[in-house]
Amino acid sequence: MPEKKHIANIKDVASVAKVSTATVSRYLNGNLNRMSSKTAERVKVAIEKLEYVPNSAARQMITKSSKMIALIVANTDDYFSTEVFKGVSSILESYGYIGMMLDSDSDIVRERKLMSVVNSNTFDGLIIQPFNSIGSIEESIHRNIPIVIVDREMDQAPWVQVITNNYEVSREAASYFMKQGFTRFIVLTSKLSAATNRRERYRGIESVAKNIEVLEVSESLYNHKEIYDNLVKLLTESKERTVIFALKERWLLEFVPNLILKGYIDNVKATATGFADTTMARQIEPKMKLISQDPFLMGAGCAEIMVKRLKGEVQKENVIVVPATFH
Amino acid sequence: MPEKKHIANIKDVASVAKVSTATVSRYLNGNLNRMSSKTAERVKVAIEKLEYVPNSAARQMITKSSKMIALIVANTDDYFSTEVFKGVSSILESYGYIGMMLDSDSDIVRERKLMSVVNSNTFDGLIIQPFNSIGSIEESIHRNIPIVIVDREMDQAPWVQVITNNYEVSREAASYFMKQGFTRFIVLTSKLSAATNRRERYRGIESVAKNIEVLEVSESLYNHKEIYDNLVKLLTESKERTVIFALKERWLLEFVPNLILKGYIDNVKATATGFADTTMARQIEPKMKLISQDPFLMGAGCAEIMVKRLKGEVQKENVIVVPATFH
DNA sequence: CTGTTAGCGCCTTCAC
DNA sequence: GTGAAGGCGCTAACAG
Repeated sequence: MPEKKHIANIKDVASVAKVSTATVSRYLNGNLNRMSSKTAERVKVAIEKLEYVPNSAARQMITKSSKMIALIVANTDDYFSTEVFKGVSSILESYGYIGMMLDSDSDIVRERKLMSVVNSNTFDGLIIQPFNSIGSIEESIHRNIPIVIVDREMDQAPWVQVITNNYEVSREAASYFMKQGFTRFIVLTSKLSAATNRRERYRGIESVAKNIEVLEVSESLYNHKEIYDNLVKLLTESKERTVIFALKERWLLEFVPNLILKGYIDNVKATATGFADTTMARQIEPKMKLISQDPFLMGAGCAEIMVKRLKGEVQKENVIVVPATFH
Repeated sequence: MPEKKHIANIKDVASVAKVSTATVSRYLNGNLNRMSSKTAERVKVAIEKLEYVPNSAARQMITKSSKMIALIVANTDDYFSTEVFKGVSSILESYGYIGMMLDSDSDIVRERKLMSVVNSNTFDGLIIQPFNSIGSIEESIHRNIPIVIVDREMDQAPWVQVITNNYEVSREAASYFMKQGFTRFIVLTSKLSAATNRRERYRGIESVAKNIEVLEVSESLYNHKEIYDNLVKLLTESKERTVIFALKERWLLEFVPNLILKGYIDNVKATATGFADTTMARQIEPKMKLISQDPFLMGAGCAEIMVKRLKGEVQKENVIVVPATFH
């Protein structure tokens, strides 16, 4: 019958080491210079003996800091999100902070709930790929903790934003194909109205191309065969040289391989491109030119800014662009 | 020049509402039945006016609970991990808990560090896909919080484990191909010795097949062309009907499409199968039979067990198997 | 129905 | 170089 393990606190350590709690506290916080090495040793031994671990909740109350940063993403399943997280974590780690990922699952209510948790003093900062509007964030977070926005451009937002050059790089890619003689574009995308990023990408294409067909695919419920057949129809109904331009890697991976296999995409009459963060897309056809963002770097950038803000430094620029490349 | 926002505390609310802090506390915790609706209303108004949010650190000190559960995964980039997280989150949410994902990045030191954070009283429970050994976990976590292991089988572990039937399903798949007349297997895998899961899968194949070639690929630094050429060589050097069996989806996605494209995999002389959690692999070739785990369900299972433990209920079984399917 | 009070575990002056 | 004591914000008895 295992006794409920008593969790040692600073008092226990003090009494075992025969010193005051103040001394233990000093030891814990590295103020060893103001302490004889003998007492330090005694404290050390006591801590080990009792398997003592400082209670971070109590600590937080005094220091007003937990060394934890929350990253709220729209969908953990996206490679983009997890890479951002890896970037965030790696930088934070080097500064003694720790990053944790929360998933809003593109759900407004859920995002609100998560933000209210972040708002209840457990986190020192928030990095967020927001789904809600600015107003909603301001409502939810009324402590003045540092906030960094990632992957979303918000015009009037009072926080630093780390984003990609969606418009420019899409434009660059579209121009390239125009020059190659591909003058017709089939844009394969999730609902355009739902996200500013997608619209930016579309605008980039639109800025150089005239002949554009848009094929919107519903993220959750879509009929693979129907979309595929539609693509085939679009590809075959015109004599114009055509590019399939996927605004999201997923659609590239789902439809393009088959189109290549069946000969509809031959790089002469038709070709394909799109946004592709993983290396997988480039395996489909090594010669295919694609757009790659750098989510890891974006995350790292967010974390750097966060740490600066935590130190009290003020960030001058309000928008940081981590360029995507077309290659 | 914005004043440093004063953060309201329970005292402020009490004084504005002209009640005691105890009453506010009762209101916060939903003990409304023992309170006149007038005072409740006054408290409500005061809270809104002051934009008051309870300090969770202070709360934790008393209640010894944060309602937060940590999920430590080996690699956030894996679809498997993020799906587990989604399963965990969705169940926890319905019980008023909140899940957060931490990434050990398959690094022993990092995992230790994360566990020590979890150990410092900020989390009510830990779900972990461990990279370290049992001993290491026991060393790091000496509070008696509930721990659930996911995706790793640990013989002597004192915690509940939620796993997949790696051995059985691999065996089932291998038998199927044997019956179809495919008697030679090329196992495409990351280093076998590094993970029990992979070894289990290999054992499953081995239990029915005799002619097995193993091709180990290094996760981080591998030469795509070299591996590919090697596969082609293996496929062509024997007259025996052969299955390429990928123990990890990534390898399936990286090499099989090209092999199909180039005609090496024709489903007559050679075919392919493997573990595939995402739907992407099934797009490569709809007729291909693959093994799918159910990470979402595994996560949900972990969370259910966690919640039960948190309520004080004891879990009878020590190992929960969420079967994968071959189809 | 409502208020008073004693801590939770820790850090931080202020003394000695 | 070390200790005593107050207080961070909240909850949970215990009174009334």
